[in-house]
Amino acid sequence: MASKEPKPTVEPGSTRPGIDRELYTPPFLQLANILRQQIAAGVFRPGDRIPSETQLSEQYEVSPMTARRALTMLLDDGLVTAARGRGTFVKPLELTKATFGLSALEELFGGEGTSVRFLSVKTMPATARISGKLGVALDDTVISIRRLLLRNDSAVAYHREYLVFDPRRPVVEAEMGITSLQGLFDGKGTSVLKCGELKVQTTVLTEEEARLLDAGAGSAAFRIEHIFYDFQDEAVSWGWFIIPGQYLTFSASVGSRGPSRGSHGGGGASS
Amino acid sequence: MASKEPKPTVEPGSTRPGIDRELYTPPFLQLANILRQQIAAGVFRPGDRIPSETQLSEQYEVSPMTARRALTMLLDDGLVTAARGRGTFVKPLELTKATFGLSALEELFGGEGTSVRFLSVKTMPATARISGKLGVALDDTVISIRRLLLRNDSAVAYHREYLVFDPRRPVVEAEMGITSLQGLFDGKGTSVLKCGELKVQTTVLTEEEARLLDAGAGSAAFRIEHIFYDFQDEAVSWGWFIIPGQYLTFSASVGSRGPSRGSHGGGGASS
DNA sequence: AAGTGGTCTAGACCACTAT
DNA sequence: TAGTGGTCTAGACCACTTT
Repeated sequence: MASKEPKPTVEPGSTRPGIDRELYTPPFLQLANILRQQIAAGVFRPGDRIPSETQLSEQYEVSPMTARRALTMLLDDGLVTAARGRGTFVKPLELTKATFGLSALEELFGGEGTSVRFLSVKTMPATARISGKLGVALDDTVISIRRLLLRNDSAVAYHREYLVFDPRRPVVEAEMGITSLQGLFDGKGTSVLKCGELKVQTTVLTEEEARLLDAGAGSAAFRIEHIFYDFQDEAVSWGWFIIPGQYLTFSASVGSRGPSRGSHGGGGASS
Repeated sequence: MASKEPKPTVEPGSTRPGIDRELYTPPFLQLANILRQQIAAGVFRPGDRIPSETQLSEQYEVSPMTARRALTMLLDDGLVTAARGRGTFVKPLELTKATFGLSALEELFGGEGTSVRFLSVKTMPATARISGKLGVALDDTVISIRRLLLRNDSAVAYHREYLVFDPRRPVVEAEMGITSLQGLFDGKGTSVLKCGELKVQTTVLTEEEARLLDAGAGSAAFRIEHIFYDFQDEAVSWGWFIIPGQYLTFSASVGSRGPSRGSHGGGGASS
C-alpha cells in the first residue's frame, strides 16, 4: 500500500501545473483540463503530437488508466485524433464537426408563463402522406391536433401533429401530456415512446400560420419535423413545429476555448 | 501464459446473450450493445433500474471496470441516468436532448464538383458592427470577401466574411485556403484558428441573394453566422453563409433504436 | 525491438442511499 | 450495514507503426 509521504507534485521552481490530490475535481478531469488548456494556449498546435499515455502517467504521477481516460475525453470532444502505433495528435478546426442542440427550445417552451391553446383536436381518415409516415393503412383513423404554444400570451410556435388511433390502448397523447407537451421537454411522462427522429428545416410562414402566430406572412421560420416510435418500433406520432425565426437561434461552438464541463461540479482551473 | 480452457459464457439452456471472447468487437461494446438492445426492446422501461455494475460484471463475466465502461457509454448516450447510492435508471425520451451535426454541410461543400467563385475581395474601413464583432478599432482596415459556393456549377451558398487585416503576419486567409474554404470542411490547413462560434438562424433571401443564388427572392434560407478566434484569443474572422432551404436539412434522433453497430448475434457460443 | 494506442483484469477506497 | 455509483491503481496483452 502506498505510503503518504510528502511528495511534491511539481518541482520547486517549475511552474508546470500538476495534479492536486486534495482538490475536489478528480485527477482524470484535472489532467484533461490541463491538456485542453495547453491546446487552447497553443502549447500544442494542430498537427502536433501530444505526450503518450505512458509519458503523461509518469509526468503527472497517475496510473496509465487515468491518463488514458483524460485522453479519451479529448478524443470524445473531437479535439484530438488517435493513431494506433503512432500517437495522439491535435486536430485542426473542422467546421462540420460542430453540433447544436435544442436547448433553445427549452427556453422557449420550458420557462415560466408558457401555455398551450388547442385549435382543434379531431379524428380523421389518414391521407396518403400520413399513412406513409405513420405506417397505417390509407383512410385508417388518426387523431389530428393543432395547437399554439404561447409565452406570455403571445404565440411563439404552431404545432401540428397526427397520432395513430388505437382504441385498444389508452390514447397515447394522454401519456404524452396532452395539455402541455411538457413531458417531451422536461423528460417526465413519455414512458411509451422509445425513440424519435427530428429534422430542422427553414420555411416561410403561410397566410394561416402568419395569422395564428401574429407575424407577417412570408417571414422566415423554422420547421421542426418529428416522428416518434413506441417500443414495438411502430410510429406513433408525426408532426411539426413552426417557429418564427425571431424567436429562435441555434448556437454551436467548435474547437477548445479552454477547460470546460465535467461530470460533476465546475472546473476551477488554476493560472 | 493463460490456459485456454473451455469455459462456457452461458449455461446450456439459457438463451441469454453473452459476451463472445472470440468476436472482433470488444467486450465493453458487446455489453453496451446488449443493454441498448434490451432497453430498445422494452426489457428495461423508462424509469426502471438496470442491473448494477457488480451484477453485470458477475453475470457477463467481465471485470467491474469493463461493466462500468459499458454503463458509462449509455450514460454518455443520454440513455440512462446514474444516481450514486441508488442505481442506474433508464431515461425517458427528452426532445431537447437531440443534437444536430453540421455534417449536412459536408455533403454540400465537401463532395465532388464543388468550387468557389469570388465576387469581390477588398479592404475597407471597419464599420461599427464589424469593429464590434472583430474587436478592432473603428475604421481600422479589414478584408471583405464575398463568394459563391458552387456545386455542379449551380450556386448553393453565398458567403460573406470580414477578416482582420494585420500586415505583420501572413494574411490569415492564405492559411485558411482562400481558394476553396476547403480547410474548414476537411480539417486540413486551419492551423491558425483555435475555436469558433456558430449561430444557425432562418431568413428569407434578399433580392441580391436571390439573384446570386438563382432562387426566388423571399424564399426561405438558413443563415449560418460564424466567428473564429486565433490562439491569442483574438477574433480573426466574422461572417455568414446564406444557404437556400432546399439544399439543407439538419437531422437528429433521440432515444435508442438498438445497437449502434450491429453484429452481436452471439447466443451460446461455446456451449 | 521499441514505442503507442486500445483494451482488459482484479481488486481497492470513498461518498452516498436505503434498510 | 449493505448496496451502488465514481474513481483509482498497477500492472497486462494485443495490434499496429516506426526505427
